[in-house]
Amino acid sequence: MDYIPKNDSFFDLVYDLVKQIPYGRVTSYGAIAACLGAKSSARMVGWAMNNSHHASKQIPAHRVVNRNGQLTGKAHFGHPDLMQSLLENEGLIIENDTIIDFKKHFWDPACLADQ
DNA sequence: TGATTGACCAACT
DNA sequence: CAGTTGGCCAATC
Repeated sequence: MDYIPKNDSFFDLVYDLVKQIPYGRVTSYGAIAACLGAKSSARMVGWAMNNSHHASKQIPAHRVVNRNGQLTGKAHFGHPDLMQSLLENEGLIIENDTIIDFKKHFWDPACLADQ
């Protein structure tokens, strides 16, 4: 059964925000959650990512990692190493499932979804 | 309908 | 300093 995200759904806000992550940049679940407001939570962002595969839209979920810059969600990609490969392809350095210089490549959401 | 889980985070012990 | 717990909200069982 295909999941069709509603416009009012919190998921769609997450998708819209994640899609705005620039090339070669990454952000964290908590940052997205904090950006969307108190209605959101980091777990919901994770759930949204989990459902992002069902979404008809293309979500660069590989650019979303946890607060430590660790690729916690890599197992949910087609291949466990796919997420790392995608990030390395964008110029990032991954070591031990963790993004090196995560802070440098960190992209602070502009909270465009709320505006 | 109640209980459990989930790609997290922060506080507490 | 490492392990546990609570919280957030939605989806699944």
